[in-house]
Amino acid sequence: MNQHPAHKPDYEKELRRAGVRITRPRKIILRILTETDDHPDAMEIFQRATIIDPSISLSTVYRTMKLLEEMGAIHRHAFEGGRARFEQADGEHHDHLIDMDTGDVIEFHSDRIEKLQEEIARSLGYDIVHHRLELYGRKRRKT
Amino acid sequence: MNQHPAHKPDYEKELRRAGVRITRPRKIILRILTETDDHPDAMEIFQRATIIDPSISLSTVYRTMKLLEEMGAIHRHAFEGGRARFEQADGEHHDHLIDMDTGDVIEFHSDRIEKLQEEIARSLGYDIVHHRLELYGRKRRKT
DNA sequence: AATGCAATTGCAAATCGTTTGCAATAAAAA
DNA sequence: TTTTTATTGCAAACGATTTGCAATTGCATT
Ligand SMILES: [Mn+2]
Ligand SMILES: [Mn+2]
Ligand SMILES: [Zn+2]
Ligand SMILES: [Zn+2]
Repeated sequence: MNQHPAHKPDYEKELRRAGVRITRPRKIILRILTETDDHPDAMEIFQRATIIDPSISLSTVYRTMKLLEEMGAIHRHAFEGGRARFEQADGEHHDHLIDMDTGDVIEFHSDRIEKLQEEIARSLGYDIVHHRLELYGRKRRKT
Repeated sequence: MNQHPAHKPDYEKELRRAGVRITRPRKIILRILTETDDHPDAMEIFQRATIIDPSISLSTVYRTMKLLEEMGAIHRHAFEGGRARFEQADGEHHDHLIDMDTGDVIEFHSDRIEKLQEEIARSLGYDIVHHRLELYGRKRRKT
């Protein structure tokens, strides 16, 4: 379903290597994360997981997200409104355009913007560790 | 202390015009907002207000911030970590560089980035309503 | 396969920032 | 001044996330 032939990260291997146990909940959550193309929040992940195994708890979802984030396997986004949303950290860096009507998240990338950010930070005497660029908009009205 | 000779907005007048009562707490909060140059959070505003009038409550600070935000008098920022931070909405649009070590917020503006954002949104079929660009970085180590 | 034990879990309770219901208070209209 | 009504302070509620803890489970060991 995904056109990118890219890296299919083997998280279970990574986890093992980090000395972390491969448990049933973790397996399920990882599968959900690798199979989705969107940016689900913890509750969404929890609900999808519940379908597979109704005994999973929301706490475990949160704990697993934190674990994966610390391992660098996922990114956490704090878009406007409520909950944090997550996505796999494989693939290229990109920023997000959020459709204010539907909540859809569209990914984009601009080398020129990235460059300009670097220049600005440098001119202010800083090194960028990370950044956040979010565009909030609506579908153009066809007049 | 501020080099900008710019607009000194008369919020009390604006509030009156909007049919809102000029109360003691509101006066104090407005004064704090116009006198500061940084991006304080509600608790910070509350503490500064408490010095002037110890009877002010945190709820009132929150309520006033919401009111001012809805009037377009202030901007609310959700930088990383904890609380929302606020600033007057007068002055030109700008984005922020956050010093990860000190928490300092440095303002900057790039016409070129703003333009590029527009182009990107347009090419995706969207109109931007607003956006958020935050750089998180550290002071460059002088090697 | 059975054992032992530390890592992980589910649950409930706690936490944090923010919001809200309500009775008391204070703007501003009369 | 009196009346009207918005605003306040307080405590309790809120939603997202985290945590303590006893029970369970992965998995290294026999
Ligand atoms: Mn993304
Ligand atoms: Mn600012
Ligand atoms: Zn970027
Ligand atoms: Zn901008």
